[in-house]
Amino acid sequence: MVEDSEEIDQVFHALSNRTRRGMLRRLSRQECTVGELAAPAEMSLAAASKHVQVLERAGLVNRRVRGRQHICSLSPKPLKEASEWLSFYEEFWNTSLDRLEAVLVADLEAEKGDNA
Amino acid sequence: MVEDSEEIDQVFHALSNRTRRGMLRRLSRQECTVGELAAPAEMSLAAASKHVQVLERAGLVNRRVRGRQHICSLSPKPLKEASEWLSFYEEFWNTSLDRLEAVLVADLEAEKGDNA
DNA sequence: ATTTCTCTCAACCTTTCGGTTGACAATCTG
DNA sequence: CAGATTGTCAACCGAAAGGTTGAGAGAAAT
Repeated sequence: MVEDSEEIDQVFHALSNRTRRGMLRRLSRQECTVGELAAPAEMSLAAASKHVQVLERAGLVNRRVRGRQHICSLSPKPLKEASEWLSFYEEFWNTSLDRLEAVLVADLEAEKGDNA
Repeated sequence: MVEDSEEIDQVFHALSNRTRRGMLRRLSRQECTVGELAAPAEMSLAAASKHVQVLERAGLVNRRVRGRQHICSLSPKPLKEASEWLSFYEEFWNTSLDRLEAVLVADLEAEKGDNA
């Protein structure tokens, strides 16, 4: 099973922000400098820099410094781990969805019965 | 593609906390009351109740009230959506991992060259 | 050498998070 | 009925998130 610890906390937290998800999407196409990642986001460079740091701490981004620019690249391994964590629940959204929905429908029916 | 909006913000945010992930795991085995979900977590009932609310707002948990107890059940659909969001990056952790590692190794080699 | 460009850092601010306590509503139990 | 159980809500607290600005380090361009 996937380890359920602080590491995955940071990954899910990093993914819980739209700006950061956008950065990852961008990095999936090509390596980018911090400035390039900041451009589409309507915020200061300093704010974008912080977002990059969050991604970096979560292990989702590597950085290498070339001259004055910091070049970021996608580091997808933690995404794989997050995906593996989620895969535990695959059986539930595949099979139990029907069962759960059946329960909910039954409840609604029961309520209707109560009201009548 | 999976919609990249506030909805998924809430799902990833809900998943970014260990206590809440534990609750989901528990709910994957059986339905639980709020009190049952609170028991293993070392915190007040009120705190656990808040966690359940976060899970509920993210669409991960349904609740039905029976008498004084609130019975929670897993609602796995948002997990499926999160998984689908992640699956976009599958190609990167499958194939590009090698390429990215090659780049990093090349960088390290270059640094060694600089130092010598 | 000076200026410009890229980026980080520190300080600060406001909002949210995660927890507590106390009060209360509602429900079972005796 | 009185009393215990189950859970929420509101108020509060400290810490963390997410943003700003201003200063400055470091590399590049002129």
